[in-house]
Amino acid sequence: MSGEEYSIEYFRENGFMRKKCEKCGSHFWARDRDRKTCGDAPCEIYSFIGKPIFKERSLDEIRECFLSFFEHRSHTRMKRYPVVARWRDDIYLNIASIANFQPFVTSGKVPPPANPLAISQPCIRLEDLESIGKTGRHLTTFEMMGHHAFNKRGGAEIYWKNETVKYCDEFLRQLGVDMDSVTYKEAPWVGGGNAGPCLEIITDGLELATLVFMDLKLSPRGEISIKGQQYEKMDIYIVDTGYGLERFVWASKGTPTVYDAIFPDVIKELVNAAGIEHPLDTHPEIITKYASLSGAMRREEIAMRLGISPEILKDTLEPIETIYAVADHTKCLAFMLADGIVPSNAKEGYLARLVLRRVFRMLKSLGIEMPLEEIVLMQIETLRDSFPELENSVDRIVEIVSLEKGRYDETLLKGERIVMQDVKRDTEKEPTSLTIETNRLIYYYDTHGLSPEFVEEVVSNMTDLKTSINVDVPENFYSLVASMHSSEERKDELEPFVESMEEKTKSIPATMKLYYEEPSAVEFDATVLDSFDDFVILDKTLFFPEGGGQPADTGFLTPKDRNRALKVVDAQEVEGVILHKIENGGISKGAAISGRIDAERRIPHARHHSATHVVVCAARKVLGDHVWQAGAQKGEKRARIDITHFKRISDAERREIELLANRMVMEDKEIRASFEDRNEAEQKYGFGIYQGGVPPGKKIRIVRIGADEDVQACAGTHCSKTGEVGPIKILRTERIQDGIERLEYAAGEAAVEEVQAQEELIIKSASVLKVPYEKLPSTVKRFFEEWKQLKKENERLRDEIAELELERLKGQAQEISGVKVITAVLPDADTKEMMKIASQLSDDNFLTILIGKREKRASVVSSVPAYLKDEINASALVKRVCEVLGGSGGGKAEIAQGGGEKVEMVEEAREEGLKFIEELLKKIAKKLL
RNA sequence: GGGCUCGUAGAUCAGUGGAAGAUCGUCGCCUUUGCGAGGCGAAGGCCCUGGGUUCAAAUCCCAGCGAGUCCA
Repeated sequence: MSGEEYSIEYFRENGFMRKKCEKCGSHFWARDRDRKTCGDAPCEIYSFIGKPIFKERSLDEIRECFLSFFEHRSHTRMKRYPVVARWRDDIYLNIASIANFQPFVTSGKVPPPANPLAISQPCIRLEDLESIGKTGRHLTTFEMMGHHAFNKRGGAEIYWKNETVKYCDEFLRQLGVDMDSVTYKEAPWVGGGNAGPCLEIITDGLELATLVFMDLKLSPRGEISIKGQQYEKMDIYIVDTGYGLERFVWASKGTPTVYDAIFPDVIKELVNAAGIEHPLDTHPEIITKYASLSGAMRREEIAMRLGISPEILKDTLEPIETIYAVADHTKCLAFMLADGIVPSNAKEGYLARLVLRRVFRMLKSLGIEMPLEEIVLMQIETLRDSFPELENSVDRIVEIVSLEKGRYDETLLKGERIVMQDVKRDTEKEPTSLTIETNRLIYYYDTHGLSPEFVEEVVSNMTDLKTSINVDVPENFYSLVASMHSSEERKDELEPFVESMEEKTKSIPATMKLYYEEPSAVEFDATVLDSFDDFVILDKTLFFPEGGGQPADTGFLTPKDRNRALKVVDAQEVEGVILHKIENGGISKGAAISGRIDAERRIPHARHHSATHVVVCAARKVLGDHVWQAGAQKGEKRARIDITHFKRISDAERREIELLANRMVMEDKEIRASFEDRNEAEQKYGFGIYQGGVPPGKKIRIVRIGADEDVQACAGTHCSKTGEVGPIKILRTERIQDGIERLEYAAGEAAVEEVQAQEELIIKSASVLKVPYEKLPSTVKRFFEEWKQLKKENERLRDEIAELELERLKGQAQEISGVKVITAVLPDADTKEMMKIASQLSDDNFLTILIGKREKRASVVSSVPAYLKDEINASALVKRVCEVLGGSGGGKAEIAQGGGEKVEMVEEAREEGLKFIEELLKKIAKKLL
């Protein structure tokens, strides 16, 4: 990117000079002609610490300052968006104010809600989790104040670089910043497939804002090369600015860290709870100096500069750094949980759990007993003026946090047992010294969630061991884990169908969707616009294309000049054009056709689709506002939705949801669908409308039930009143992930069928047991208990039989070469029984072969008295006998078992066994002689 | 969305193809004035469910259900 991009009128007119940083070599613009460096860390130290850049202001004051500044310059003030990026499928968390307008506004598909606009957007970034608290400037949660202008090439320009820089300069001046200390550093920006020139606004070592001029997009044929990738100019060019609210507050207070500036009260509470003193009170000069240098050099270097040992510096800083991190993370949790994230082992829920567990660990290391939920509530308390909505969620937040604490404790307890057990077992093998290898640590972490530090702690607590144990923790442990995971990642799969169809549908006008205009129509006339492969495109259609979990309609198309109907087996929408997949034959272009959809399918689809909205609405009423649809599928016979919830849905809750849903049906509420302006709909109904995903387009179809009890963006076909849905029967709940529950239900006739099927099960079961159905539970229980009793009784009887058989068999013994041998066929004996008999006989020094003969299978057991087991192998005996029976066997030398299917051969098998014994004994006798 | 673990007695877990085990807890008896503790003994298992492989499956394979954990 050339320097030309930064040759901005405002700079030239106001005496700015373009200079090159002596230290890092980057270019920057400044008023100060003598300036040698770009002003950014690490080229410069934080010179504002202890010397604020302008008059002290709070978060609320700066935010208001910013928003009203831009309001006065004809920007529209916007409300904040949620921190969970529900409208995006590429990111979980809102990472920047511009993220609110991606992808549809930035790509030009949807006009911006206002233009230009200003917003202060709470953002969450977890990339630098490790740095939080340590660097003094990193935050997981921060507000990005941004003013944005969306310009279209060829149209009237809202504004571009010149005004953006001018506004920035004026804003800083208004705050009272010394304008000679400000530098505008050139820093080309790249991110998320876009790029553009960018200026970083720096003063006193601190970057306060970033002005991005986004006008490039990734393109293989592009002519502009940045960092090895090709870009081209976009039709849309966007002013994307980010002013760090917290940084401004920090700069206005000059505290050692940004944390001290933005949540002093929470820090004070935590310092007290930990029973320590803030090092700022005990060692003010060290802390202040450390803070001003910390952006520019490493900790060891600073320790040298300050003339103290790195260890002492570390010991002084560590507790307060942990407290800073707790303060930061609890604010993060307040936003995450209030905006509806449910902790989970997957997706955005995992991020919440990650943060939760970090804080639990930190609180433990600080020895703070205060429950985490109290600290989160403290944060909400301090945020209430600017974000009153957080307070609506306190009950749920308290419940979630304490539930998570329980789960975490459980994991650690289990982990401790696993590690101790492994160590104990291994020390038995290696009594002198033991090393817990890196592989094992990775296993503990990956599979059981145990950090290496935790493993070390557990091991060091095992004081009763004589073995010295070494835990081999590599420096780069976490990156090792990360690299292990990245290697197994799969590549993104394309959507080949859409890809290949896009070319063909490009020149065809969008299909008129008759199913919206006439929801209950079954037949229609239309003209064929195109036909290729198995696909037919019409000017208008009643066929609903697959989408939003609703399957496509099927039916027939009949050309007017022919009688033969063509079967439609599928319908898909590509960029507004609906493709009908035909099974038998084709139609020529321009033909007039009449179409007919399969109403037997469509009606239950509509019922189940409307039922889905009703059930989600009922679930939200019963479980809470955090309930969010995480997927859905509708069918003819049943439908399912996945919803976020932090614990299992109880039977009582399931019944309650079912009842409320059916009440909504009985109240016969109206279901209205209409196309509304996207931005208006978002403002009017909130982001809850995106339960089922985010549709593209300027206008979106909004489906509302009753007095807006449920409002969703939805493209599906619906009933016109809830009464048409018919009965709703919830069939089951299933936990598909931690934090995500699946509800399966049937609606309309399908619900009646389900109820009847369940009834049938009960009736059949009751008639088998010959009891009235209300006695089923107690009767089944009784039968099960009796069955267990009988099984035990059976076992006892077998013992007795074995005892009786013992004496009888002893009588049949024959002596071969001085060894007492018993070979016998026992009718109806099973292996278990014979094992008992055989083992007792061999205890009494009998050599045995027992063959149990049953209807379809003969089983064989052989036992050898202990004194003979080195000479004769029971396993070999069994094998020989079983061969005759057409099977095989094996076991131990003293006792073995086997079997075969040739039941008629039992006598031959016994004789073969006897012969084998005789041979063996003869050999042994010879050997002994 | 993907990876890795785990489901056995009331609890915690061994057993990884050849007869279902240990520890704690429970119950009974003995010891003790009583409690605590100890000694002896006993009860307690659809080895998560359903298929498959095998002469033989708690064990191996497949599917399902339930749980844990890491990553995007």
